Amino acid sequence: MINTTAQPENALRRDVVNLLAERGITPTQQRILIAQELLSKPQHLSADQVLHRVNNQTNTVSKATVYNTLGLFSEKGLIKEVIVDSSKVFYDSNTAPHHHFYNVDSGTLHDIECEALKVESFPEPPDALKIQDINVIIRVTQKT
Amino acid sequence: MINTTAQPENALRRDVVNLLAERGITPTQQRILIAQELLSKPQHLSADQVLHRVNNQTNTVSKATVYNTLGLFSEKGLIKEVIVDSSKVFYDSNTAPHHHFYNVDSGTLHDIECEALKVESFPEPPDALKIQDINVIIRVTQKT
DNA sequence: GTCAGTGCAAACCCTTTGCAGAAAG
DNA sequence: CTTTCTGCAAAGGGTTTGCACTGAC
Repeated sequence: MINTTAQPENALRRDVVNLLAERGITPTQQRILIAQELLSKPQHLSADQVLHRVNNQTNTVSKATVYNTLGLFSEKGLIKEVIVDSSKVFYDSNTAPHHHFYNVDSGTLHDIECEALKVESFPEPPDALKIQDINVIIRVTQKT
Repeated sequence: MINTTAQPENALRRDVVNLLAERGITPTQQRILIAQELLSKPQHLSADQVLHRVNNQTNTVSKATVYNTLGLFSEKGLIKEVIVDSSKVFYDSNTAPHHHFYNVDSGTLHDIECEALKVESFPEPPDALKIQDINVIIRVTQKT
C-alpha cells in the first residue's frame, strides 16, 4: 500500500510506478490506474468494482485487463485475494497478515488486525504439507 | 450426519428419511439418494461430485435438482457450505463447529476439530452485528 | 386432485482465453 | 524494432431459472 497522506496527484503516480517497478511489473498506463485506485488506501474491492472505479475517470481499461492485472498484482504480492463469497473474489490492498469480518448482508469486508485475534494452536498439517496462509473469517449479519 | 456403523442399506435409507422429515423436508427419491451419498460419513463434496456419485448408481438425478437439494439441505442445517475456493462451493456433512485445512494443490479439505484450534479472542463485530459463523481456513501446499 | 419437486435447456455471472493491434523500452 | 500488454469478443465453468411434466400426499 502507498502512503498518500497529503500527497499531490503526481507524487502518488510516481510512487505507484516505483512500487510496480520494484516488483518487476512493467508500469503500463492501465496498471498504474488500477494500482492508484486500489493501493491508495486499505480496502477490499471486487474485480467489477475496480473496473467501474477506474473507468469513472477519463481513461478506459477493459475488463480483461482488470482481471489480468489483479491476477498479476496478487501473484507479485502487491495485493491479496480474499475468498469469502462463492460468487466473486475480493482484492485486499492490505497484504499484512490479518483477518476479516464479512457482512453477508451487504457483501462488505472489515479488517481484523492480526493482534486483535489470536489463533492459539493448531494441529500439524496432514502429509507434511506446508502452511501457506491462515485465514479467519467471521461472518456477521444484521441482528434479527 | 448419520450413524452408519454396520447398518444394512435399508436401515440407512430409513434413517435418512427420518432425518429429512425432522427438518421438514419432503423425502423425495432424489433427495434421499443425495442425502445417503453425502451424509453417510464426514466428507466434503462439490455439487459436481455429488452429481456424479449419485448418478453412478442406477437412478438418475439432474444437475438442477442436485443444486436445489444442496441449497435446501444447507438452508435447513443438514450440511454446511464451505467457501475456500473461488470457483466452487464444497458441502460438508459435518455441521458441528470446526475448521479446515485446504490443500490448494489437490483441492481437498481436511477437518480440524474444534478443540484442536482455539480462536483466543476477537473484537466486537462492527455496527452491532451478530456473529453467524467463525471460520478458520489453513491453506496448505506441497513442501517445495 | 392439488401442490410441491424434478428435468431439461437456456440463461447468468464471473472469469479466462485467443488473437490482432497498440504501447513499452 | 522486438517484446510485452491491451482490447475485444467469444468461450468456459459453476450455478440459477423458467416452465412443462412427474411424483408426493
